[in-house]
Amino acid sequence: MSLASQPVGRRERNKQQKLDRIVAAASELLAEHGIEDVTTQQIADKADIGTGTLFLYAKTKGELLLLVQNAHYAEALQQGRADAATIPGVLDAVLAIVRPIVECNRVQVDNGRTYLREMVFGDPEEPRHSEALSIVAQTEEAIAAVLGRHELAGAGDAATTARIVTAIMFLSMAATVNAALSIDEIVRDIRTQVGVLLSR
Amino acid sequence: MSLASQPVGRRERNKQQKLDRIVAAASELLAEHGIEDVTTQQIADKADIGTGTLFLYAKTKGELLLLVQNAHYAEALQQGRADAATIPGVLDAVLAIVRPIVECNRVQVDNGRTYLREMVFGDPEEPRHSEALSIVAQTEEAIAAVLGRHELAGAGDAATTARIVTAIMFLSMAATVNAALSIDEIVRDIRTQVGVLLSR
DNA sequence: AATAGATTCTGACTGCACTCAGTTATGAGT
DNA sequence: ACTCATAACTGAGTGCAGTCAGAATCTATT
Repeated sequence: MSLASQPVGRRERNKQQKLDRIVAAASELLAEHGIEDVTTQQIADKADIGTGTLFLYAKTKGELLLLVQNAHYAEALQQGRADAATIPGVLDAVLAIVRPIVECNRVQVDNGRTYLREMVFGDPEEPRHSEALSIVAQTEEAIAAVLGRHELAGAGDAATTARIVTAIMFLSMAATVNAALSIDEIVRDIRTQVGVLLSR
Repeated sequence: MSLASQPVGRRERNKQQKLDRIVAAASELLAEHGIEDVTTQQIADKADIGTGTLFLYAKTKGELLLLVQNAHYAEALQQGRADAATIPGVLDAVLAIVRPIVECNRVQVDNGRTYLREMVFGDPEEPRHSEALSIVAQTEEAIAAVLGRHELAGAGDAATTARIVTAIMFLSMAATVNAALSIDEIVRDIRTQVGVLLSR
């Protein structure tokens, strides 16, 4: 039952512990105050590490947000995939994938929007970032799968259509103009657009 | 021939002159070095005004970029509208509008991407910002007009379709992943997506 | 158990966007 | 001409993300 290699030295364990403390501290503070109102200093203090150390684990403040949110996003995708499977209509099925993501994104509006910003404009070389992009890719695959299931007659590439859906979703969630909208309003906004996209 | 009101006091003139100097200084420095490598201090110095004064004319560094780029963007739209009028195919006509915008946006990649970022995530209350959003709205109208001209049989809302086109355009230009792509590659990427969107 | 080499940690420091209390210019009223 | 109120300007100051030279800690080797 034991894993292949026990030789996990003190070094590795310390590193893991620190990372855990950072995630815990960041999670708590970000949820409580929102990214705008939390300083990296506060997070470092709460995680009980030096200022500089924090930046060994997350290259920028934005990466810190990815570190915390990626898991939630992945979970939302999981949920949506399951929901979509039980729904007959294409549009409704696609929106079943969309909704949990919007909900997840809107738990704290500032954090959600900043997360999206980081995704598009951040450095894809950073591991947390590429992880985020991979979840987007999975989202597109899930949507493409739903589209494929419904066999849109000679529809263009399902993958491309899925990509367009994520683009729509992205901008609806990210735009400052939509910052004050409720989850339902955002979903409705997305629905209108995806409805047109899929109408044929 | 004279305008209605001459009473343009020294105050107004001074203000206008300063704004002009700011635009000139910012234009030059941003074009030369890119927004990442220019400090607001440099711009203030070059415009020969105090540090604080700069922020009376542009609330943030990002606003400064909008201030400079909006005119170029508007010009690109103008160009595209003209081009589109002479083109028969829908897809090609829409892309005729897209191309000059992409070209304009890519004169300096960093500046272009930051401009887009500012548009989506900036404060829409600021005048330069709402001006930018208005140009986007005009872009969507132009695209909708092209779509209308071609009478897509029972196509969903032309305005909504236009909005989707701008979303596609936006993300293709903004994504860090696409930062290294050439203008032609970006346009091709957009074409693929818009092609699927309009296929029916 | 001693030494050396590598890795990880740290907080004082830097650079920069943005602020604000104090100053100066403008114009209206007398 | 001389107030006075208001608008516009200014640069020293503030806060914060991110850096880096040196300290501390770990592991391998003998």
